[in-house]
Amino acid sequence: MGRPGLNRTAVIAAAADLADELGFDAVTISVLARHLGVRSPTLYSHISGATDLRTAVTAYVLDELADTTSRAMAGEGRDLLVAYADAIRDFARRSPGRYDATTRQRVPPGQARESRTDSVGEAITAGRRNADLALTVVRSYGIAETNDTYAVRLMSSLIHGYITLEMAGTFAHREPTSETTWPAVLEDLDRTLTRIATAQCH
Amino acid sequence: MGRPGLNRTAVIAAAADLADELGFDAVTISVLARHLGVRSPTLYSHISGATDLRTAVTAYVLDELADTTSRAMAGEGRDLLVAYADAIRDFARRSPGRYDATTRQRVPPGQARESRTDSVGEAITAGRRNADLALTVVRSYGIAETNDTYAVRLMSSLIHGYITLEMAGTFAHREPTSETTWPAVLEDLDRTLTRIATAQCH
DNA sequence: TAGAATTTCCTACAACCGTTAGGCAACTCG
DNA sequence: CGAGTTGCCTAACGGTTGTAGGAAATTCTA
Repeated sequence: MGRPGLNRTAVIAAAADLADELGFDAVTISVLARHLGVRSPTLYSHISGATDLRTAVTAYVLDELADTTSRAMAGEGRDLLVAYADAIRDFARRSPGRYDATTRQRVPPGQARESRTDSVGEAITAGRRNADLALTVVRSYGIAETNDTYAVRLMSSLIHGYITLEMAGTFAHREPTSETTWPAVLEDLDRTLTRIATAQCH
Repeated sequence: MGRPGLNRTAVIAAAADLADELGFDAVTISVLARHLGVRSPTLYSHISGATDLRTAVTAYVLDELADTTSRAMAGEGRDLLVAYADAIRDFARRSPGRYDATTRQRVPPGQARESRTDSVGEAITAGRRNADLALTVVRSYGIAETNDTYAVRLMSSLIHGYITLEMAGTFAHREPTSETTWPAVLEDLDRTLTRIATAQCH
């Protein structure tokens, strides 16, 4: 079935690795091609362009993140929250370029269904996987359907915001360490989620 | 004193406007030059390169944000928190490219003092201005110095995280509206800040 | 085993962006 | 009015994206 060589998945995986090495923005087609030992035009057999490459990396990494996170998730309530949040933060610290890929992606609101690449659809699907994991955490607190979307947004905003600012170096120049404030953040988040769960049933 | 024309501030202000129109990543030197009616090399009289331009825009926008936010800040405790958070969110919604500029900037940890452009120093100073505003909000809750850094990180993470995810369209595809969950987030944040303030003095 | 089909990869090329070098023109001040 | 200063220009180079078309390698088939 033709000559063997690179395939789309290998290209995208290499791009994800390169993002961790050089930063997501530095992942260009030419750099990636050099890194793979081929010429730039070769990559156009596997990806349709630079934006497709970035979107595909996002989808690929979102799937990796969902895999990692779901593997780490265990327990209920506070234990589950800590396991979930730590898994995401560890992922971001271990693979900053990959984590950047998950956030540096914008889905235009009026995105027509025909003008969507396959990669965009894959990224949306993978994003939903991660959202479902967040929902699992919230549900384990006993939060009902009425409030679960709100609780997911609150939790995701806090976790994502903290990790983003931490990675940007915002917390690096002042005591206490980011390492010590992180558990406290999760503790307060646990309190808030508990409150939401108890406030609804009265 | 020579021939009048563009100056550095005008170039950077135009770049900030362009970021709102086309997105921060689309602000290139050539596009900016076309937008200003000059040729690309002309801009090198006012900026030292592409990275300097981006950093300068970040510093410029961080100052604008601090101006806007401090103008909107009024009251104490919960009122002040809402005024503060709403001001930042309104800024981000009104000027998404500018808000992106505030976040898309990374300060390398081991940044030597000599290898720093003026723009980097200005960005750091402007960033501190915004951090001081956050500190003002936290202080108005009566939170002591022992916990103020922690409280600032919690508050900033939640606000920044929510705005980022909202702007990325994450909250757009599900009920309830992001408009309705936002006040609830601030309410829970108010509760948490109040708890931190009361828990410290016993 | 020979040939066909398929797929990969290449060279060549055009367009655009960032950047530097060097020169012309306009404005201000003495 | 002349000198100095400053802003903007053209020219040119290297690097990146993207397209077109062709050569080579591998697998399937006769």
